[in-house]
Parts: sequence; structure tokens; C-alpha cells
Amino acid sequence: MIAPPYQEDRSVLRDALFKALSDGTRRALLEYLVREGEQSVHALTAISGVSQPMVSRHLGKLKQARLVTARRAGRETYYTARAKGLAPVVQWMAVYGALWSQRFSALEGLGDGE
Amino acid sequence: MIAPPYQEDRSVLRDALFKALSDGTRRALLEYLVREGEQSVHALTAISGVSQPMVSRHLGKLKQARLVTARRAGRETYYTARAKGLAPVVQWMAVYGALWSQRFSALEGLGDGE
DNA sequence: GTATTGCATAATCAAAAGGTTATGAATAGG
DNA sequence: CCTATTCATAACCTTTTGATTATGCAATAC
Repeated sequence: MIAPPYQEDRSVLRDALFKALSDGTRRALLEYLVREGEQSVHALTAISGVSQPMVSRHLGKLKQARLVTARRAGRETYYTARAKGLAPVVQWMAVYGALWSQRFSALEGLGDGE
Repeated sequence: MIAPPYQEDRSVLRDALFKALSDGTRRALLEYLVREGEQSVHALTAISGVSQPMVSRHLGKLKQARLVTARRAGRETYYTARAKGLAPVVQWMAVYGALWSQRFSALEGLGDGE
């Protein structure tokens, strides 16, 4: 049986996402990909300040969190920032950030299953 | 000389914020504070699944990230979710989430699916 | 007064995470 | 074919981090 998007899968992804974003080097890599578009590991290593294996590992975590995608071309691998990757975080923020300031009014109408 | 809000201070706070949010137990504590409002350490310990010292330490990190405030009342300490605490993360997302969506929106659209 | 409750901190530990160098597998180029 | 490039993985080390129990200090209760 093929798995539908279980609640648990969602929370696992969300956790991987928050963890992926918690490291400054990873955020820098992601920011660079956003600004400059698709980049090879070689190019990312040049601007990262850490070793190439470390860049590969960081990219692996970003990929696992679905924040980037990888494209193999010959001996090079090109990574691209993934447009919708931050959506789960945005969703979380919508509930625990934005609604938060207007807690009393907003929660009444939502019935978020306390 | 009193320090104005230096760039470095900003990035330090932002880093503390992302790190604070990277742990599931801390997020659960924060979520509970958002939903239920001000709570004592005792009450938070009861729902957290970890020991009281651990709750205190998690709350300390949330406080350092400016996501909660503490109010001492007698021998109890009441913690409250801080409304504007997530602002730096929202700002970051505005740049590296929205900008990024814009770059690719023509190709991918904005839905939350695959 | 003494006992108890609520919280923070210290001491300690195991596991996770970030870093490195070394290695190996493909691909490209001479 | 031989060499160089690109990348991922392995082995290893150090620091950080999440967790525990033990302790100490205030404030409340008796």
C-alpha cells in the first residue's frame, strides 16, 4: 500500500526543515542559490568557506528538507533552490506567528482541534 | 558608547531564533504558550514529556531568542509567548522565500503540492 | 520555627552535528 | 590509455546539544 501524506510525514518534513535552516552555512548556501540560481558543488564550495565534502553534506540535508533539488550533468551536480520548499514553515508561522498576535479573535474562528 | 542595533547583533539574534526553533520540544512549548497563554514552568513541565530542568533550559533558549518573556511571581515563573519574536524569521522568509517564489513563479505556481 | 513546593543551576553523559582529510567512482580531456 | 576534475562517501575528531539526576535557594504552607 502506497502511503498518503500522513500527519507524521508532515511533522518529519517540518522538523527536517527547521533543522536544515538552523545552520548558518546551510542558510548561506541556500541564500546564494536563491540569488544566483542553479550552481555546481564546485562553485558552491568556492564561496562557502568550508571543504567540498562538507558542502556536499549540507546540500544533502537541504535536499532532504526539500529546499533544493539536484541535477546531475556529466561529472557535475547542479543544485537549485526549490520554490515551494519553505511552504511548511510559512504554514507554521501563519499559525504560531501571525495568528499569535491576534490570538483571542483568530483562534475562535479556526477550531484547530485543540 | 551605547550600541545601536548593529548588523552583527541582528544576525546573532536571527541565528539564535532559527536554532531555538530547530528543536521539536521547544516548538511544542512555544505552541502551547501560544494556544493557552501564560504558563508556569510547573504547568509546562506537566505537558512537555521531559524533566523540569530541561524545560527551564528550553525556556531559557526561547527567551534568549526573544520568543518568550518571563515573569516572576512568588516562587513561580510565568512564561509568555512574545508576539513579535518571529519577525526576523518572517523578514528572512520574505527575502529568501518570496523573492525566490517570484523567480520561479512563472514555472511552478504557488500551490503547496509537489 | 520546619517542611514543602517551584524553579534554576551544576555535574554528568550519550548522541548528534559540524568540521577535517582520505578515498573511490565517474566523467572529461590529453 | 593515462591523467585530471568533480563529486559523494568513509573514517575520524571535536564541539554542541538534549537529556538525566542532584543540589541549592526562595517563597509558601503548616
